Amino acid sequence: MAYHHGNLRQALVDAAVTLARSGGPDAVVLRAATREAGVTPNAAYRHFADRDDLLGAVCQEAMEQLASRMQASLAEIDDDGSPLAAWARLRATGRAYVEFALAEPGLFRTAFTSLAEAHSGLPPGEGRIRMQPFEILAACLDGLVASGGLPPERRAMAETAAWAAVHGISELLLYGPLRQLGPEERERAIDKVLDTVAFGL
Amino acid sequence: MAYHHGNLRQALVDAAVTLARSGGPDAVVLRAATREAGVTPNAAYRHFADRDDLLGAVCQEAMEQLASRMQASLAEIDDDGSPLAAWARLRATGRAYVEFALAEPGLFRTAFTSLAEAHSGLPPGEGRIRMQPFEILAACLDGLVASGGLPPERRAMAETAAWAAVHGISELLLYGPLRQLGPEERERAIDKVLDTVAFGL
DNA sequence: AGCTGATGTAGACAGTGTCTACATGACAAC
DNA sequence: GTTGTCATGTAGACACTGTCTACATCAGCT
Repeated sequence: MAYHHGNLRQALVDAAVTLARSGGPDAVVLRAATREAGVTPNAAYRHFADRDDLLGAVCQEAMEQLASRMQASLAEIDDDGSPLAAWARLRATGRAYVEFALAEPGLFRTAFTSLAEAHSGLPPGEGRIRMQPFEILAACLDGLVASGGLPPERRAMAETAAWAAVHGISELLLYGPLRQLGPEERERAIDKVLDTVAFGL
Repeated sequence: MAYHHGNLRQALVDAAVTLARSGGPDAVVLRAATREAGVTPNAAYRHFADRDDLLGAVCQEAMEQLASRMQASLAEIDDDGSPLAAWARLRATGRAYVEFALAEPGLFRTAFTSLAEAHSGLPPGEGRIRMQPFEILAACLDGLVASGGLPPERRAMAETAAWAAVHGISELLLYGPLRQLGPEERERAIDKVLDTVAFGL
């Protein structure tokens, strides 16, 4: 257990996630991760093709954490099949999305850093990072239609519009002109976005 | 004119913008810019505090290009003061925003890379990059209210919701799950977002 | 007991941002 | 017109990064 780490890959991912949490994608530097794991820089190359590959693993992890938050917030709302509950569920996922972005800006940014596929050679769609948040959202919208809360003819592309709104407000609050809003204004901004989506869908 | 470049600062910004166009913020490397300008790396430090400062200039430039596209698209619609015209104007700015993002992904990403202020020491709001797109959008919404197309009580935070939507769809199309959409589906996605905003505001 | 393959190490290289010290030259003052 | 001053650019160095090639170590099968 001296020479062989035992579970280096996971240790590296953990270290890289910590780096990403407090500094975004640019902060995930390969050598720092290996240092944290108490190992030589090159050891990382036994588990990752290159730094982008490591970053991809962090990206994956970040996406999963986001999905997990969304699902947790969903679990707090009992689904009685009514349209109101369905709307509440949709709204809850949206809120959870934005709140994750605000609570973990570094991970959030890292989750959407997937430039590393243009030259991955894979058939596009395979081996790729799963967008679980997207699937959760789609399920909510399906539930909304099933509950009668949304006419089926409005279902098409609804996840696109909904996700665009929550993703956009997250980004704007983090890096855009809404950066310096106070907590209460921030809250109103989020509500306005969620209202607009609910009203506009 | 041999030793003194004459207009090095602008030359560096131009080179940096070119780098950002084809590679995003990470591609704007100080030494590459000075190489392009035919000058020593350290010469850059006579005009910029550090690399982040140079990146800030690129960011500014990108934001201005975006604003200019929005305004150009606005100029194509004659404003007769009617609600319809006002809605068309709002929609045009939104389209222009997304189209700029798709046409210039590197610059678009760079425009929203403003981490360099947490420790700038300036009074927050001063010396900062102007968010002209935000102002253009706000003006459109004011025009919408003035034309009677939007009840004044819905005006509050409207630019937040509208911008969040267009920003979000841009980002999703570039880096999110909508990355591999074909041109026609992409078009429908954009329309859906714009419809949702128009309907939801 | 020994081979083999997975895992980690050693050392090197090019490239980066940035520091300190020095060179150059445009321009104003005498 | 000489001279001094200051903005501008250069020279060289340093620490740090990602990544390459070659070598060391160990686990487990034969």
